[in-house]
Amino acid sequence: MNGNYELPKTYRPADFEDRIYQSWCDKGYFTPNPENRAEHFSVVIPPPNVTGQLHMGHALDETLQDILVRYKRMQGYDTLWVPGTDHAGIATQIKVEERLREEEGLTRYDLGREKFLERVWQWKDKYEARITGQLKKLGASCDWTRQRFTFDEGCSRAVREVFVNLYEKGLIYRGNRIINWCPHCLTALSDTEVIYSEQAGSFWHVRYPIKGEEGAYVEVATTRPETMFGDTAVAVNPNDEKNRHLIGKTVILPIVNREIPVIGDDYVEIGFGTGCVKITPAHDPNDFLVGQRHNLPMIKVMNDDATINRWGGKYEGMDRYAARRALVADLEAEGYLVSVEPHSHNVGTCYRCHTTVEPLISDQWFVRMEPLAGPALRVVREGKVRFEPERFSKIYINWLENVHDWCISRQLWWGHRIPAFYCRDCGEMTVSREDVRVCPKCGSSHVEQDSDVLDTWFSSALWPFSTLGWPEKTADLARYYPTSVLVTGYDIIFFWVARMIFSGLEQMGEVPFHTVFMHGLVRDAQGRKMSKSLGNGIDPLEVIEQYGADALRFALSTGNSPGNDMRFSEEKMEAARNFANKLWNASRFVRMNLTIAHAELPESGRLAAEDRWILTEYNKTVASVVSALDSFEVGVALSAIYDFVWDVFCDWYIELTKSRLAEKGTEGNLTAQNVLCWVLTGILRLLHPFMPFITEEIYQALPHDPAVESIMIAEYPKADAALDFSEDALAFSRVITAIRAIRMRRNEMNVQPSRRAKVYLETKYPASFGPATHAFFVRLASASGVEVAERFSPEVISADNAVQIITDSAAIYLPMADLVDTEKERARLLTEEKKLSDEIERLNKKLANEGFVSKAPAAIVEGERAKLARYCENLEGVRAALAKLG
RNA sequence: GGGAGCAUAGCUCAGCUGGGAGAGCAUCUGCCUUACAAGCAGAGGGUCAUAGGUUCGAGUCCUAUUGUUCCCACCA
Repeated sequence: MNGNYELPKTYRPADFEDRIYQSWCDKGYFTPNPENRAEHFSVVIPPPNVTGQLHMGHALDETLQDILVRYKRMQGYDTLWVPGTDHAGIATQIKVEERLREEEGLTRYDLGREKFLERVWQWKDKYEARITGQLKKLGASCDWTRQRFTFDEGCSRAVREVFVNLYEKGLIYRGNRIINWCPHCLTALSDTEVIYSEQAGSFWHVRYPIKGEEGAYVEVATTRPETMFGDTAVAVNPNDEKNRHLIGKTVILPIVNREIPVIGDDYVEIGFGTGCVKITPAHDPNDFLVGQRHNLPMIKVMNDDATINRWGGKYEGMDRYAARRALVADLEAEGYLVSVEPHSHNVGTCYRCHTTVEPLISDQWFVRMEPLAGPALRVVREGKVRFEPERFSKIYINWLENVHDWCISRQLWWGHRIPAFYCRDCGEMTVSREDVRVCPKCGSSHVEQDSDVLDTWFSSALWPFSTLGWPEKTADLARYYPTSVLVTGYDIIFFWVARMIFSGLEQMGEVPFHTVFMHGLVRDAQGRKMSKSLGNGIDPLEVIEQYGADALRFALSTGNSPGNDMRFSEEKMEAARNFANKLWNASRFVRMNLTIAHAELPESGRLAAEDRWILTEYNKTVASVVSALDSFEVGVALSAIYDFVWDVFCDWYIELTKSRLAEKGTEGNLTAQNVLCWVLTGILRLLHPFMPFITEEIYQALPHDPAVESIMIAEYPKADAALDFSEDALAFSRVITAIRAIRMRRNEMNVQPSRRAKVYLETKYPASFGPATHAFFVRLASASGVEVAERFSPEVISADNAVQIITDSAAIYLPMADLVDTEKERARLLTEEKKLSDEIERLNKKLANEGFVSKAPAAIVEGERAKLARYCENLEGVRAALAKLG
């Protein structure tokens, strides 16, 4: 099928999108050709979580990637886009547990680790397939032969290798530290996994009696009274005049009646509150540090589910909040409570279940960040990794400069098991690339693997090289690493981008990508974040069904600039679909007028003025699209194409070709066919990365080189000096201007299109208005005929030809005296005169300004001079017209 | 407490390295002109948040202010 079929009358994307995607797959276009020796362009997909299906944010992310990938592929780069999904440890486990509870009333413990994991794998298979299907619907040109999963065998090997590497270098350690504990998910969380939200709370002021001093006490304040059970000191600043006498004394914890010392530590801010701070080393990161400095006991007062343990005495077994209420009531009853102030403060919550996290001391695995952060900062500062837009590098730098060690162990089942093995007999711990069955120290076979798994982001951090086969030295790795661009949302700079950068540097010795192209969030029409709880999420699949994947891609990539959030609305979809429809119909028109078997650009001597004009405009568009895409200005590139297609090609050029197309069998007809088809094919190539389906479908219906059987493998247009006929284009633009001016005047005067009128065109550029252009006035400006002269005699421009139009290059007269309202006309001309003389005055002043003439670039000054000359001529014309009115 | 973004036509937003403001939608007028009414031809509408500054020239660069959104942060 080489351009042999007519396009259906209506644009129905559902009729061809799936078929086209399948044909691309069948041809293997997504898999790079091993023979390609060109420079590589590689991208790894930010792997969607297998927790569910794709949302609009994914659709945006993948659309942007596909645009870049298709663009580079068409430019001949050795292009690879690696697809895959993320096992999303905690998120997926929660989903499966919920499902288990709802459908079978079971918990994961009922099933046991092994059986439970089987269920999760089933879930993963199902959702991975669903996500893959969605990516295909969207048109994503991923190489499916290289599809990966963060928990597949290869990625797991990479994870293990990295863990052991880091451990051996001392960059991973195990320790008792304050971590964020989610009492619902029953696991530790990293700092990035805690979301802080402003919540109304209270500030409780409590008296701790001083031992041996009847009636004396210190007053402390807290937002979490129940942590009092774990207080092991009260601290004051040793430089605090008011309080330092307390240091060394002993106070008694009310209710629990435990004695604790008053210590001096400059962590306490002088003048804030009472200057006395209760220290709970096991439940607060700051207190933990104070505790370490002073060797205080660390008393953990809660169980994993946030109920109070035996340290809470009579409150043991109560939930943390119940215990809080009970304790406060008791403190009040016994006179220890001084006051309660309302206090709004930031409360950390679990990013998956939104339960308030509890900072507490726990035995966990950590990555030592300081040695890793240095190089990761350097590559960004030195521009080896560039953020687009640049401002995100500041956010990145700021985070890495203040980063804490990364807690990587999770008390979950779904994830990579930590490769540490413990001997039950001698207690030896072995961290190993291979499973350990026998204790290397004592030879015992009573060896158990650490039951924890790794933070899911530990494996995503390795994605750019684990997907290419690392730790094996694969050909892909040599060919495609470092990758070219990472496309992702600004919301995962810390979670993911930063961790990929330091991991890539540490393991590969090279950055994982050169550019990070950031986009914003997709919001709903009111600007709210799309979310399940609000129910305002829009399913990309539904949108595709209704409007087509091309329209969705268009809506997501137009009018949106890098790094900025965007709103998604029905109106945008309609506008996008309308554009696709426009292109469809224009193509249909071109197609039905073609008799030629293949389109070739005629030699320039055969081209008509309007052909030279459209080629010049096309060439300008190509240049700006390419330059915009090269700087990641996807929206700018697309709007340049949009304008060219709709305003220039459809509204003008197609209309201009109609007279030649009507003259079958003439040379002009053939030229018009060739130029139309050639430019349209150029448009399709330009547009293909953005709207792959419709461009392919139309391409197939048009004559094309059989060797280039798909537009996917066509060459992306390049700006070409041979297409630049600027002089001719300028000349032709005078015709357009004249037609526009006539239409405007006729519209203003409410003249029916059916009333035709002769056009008298007085111009300094008669060559621009040659006989070939007269048909355009007839067809597009309701002219009955055209006469052109440098100067008409007063008889011609008599009272009959009373309607006057002044343009930059011509004075136009229309014989419609009966329609002229002299008073209105005079008013109009006077307004025009005023406008022009104001403009002229402005320009005169500007050009008289020595500073401007000497300092502004010559081209600008020249432009202003030309403008002035034009305005002066126009003013003359307007005055002449006024004079004629009498 | 630090940091960043945004503030341009009624609405949603473009406007890259400074040379006198654009689009889509909406509104108004006239058109079924044989590709497209998901369309065609026109029109109206903006002291580009405010105040200074740099410059021959400022939505565009600098400073401050106001409003707004977001990110980070251990003030009990």
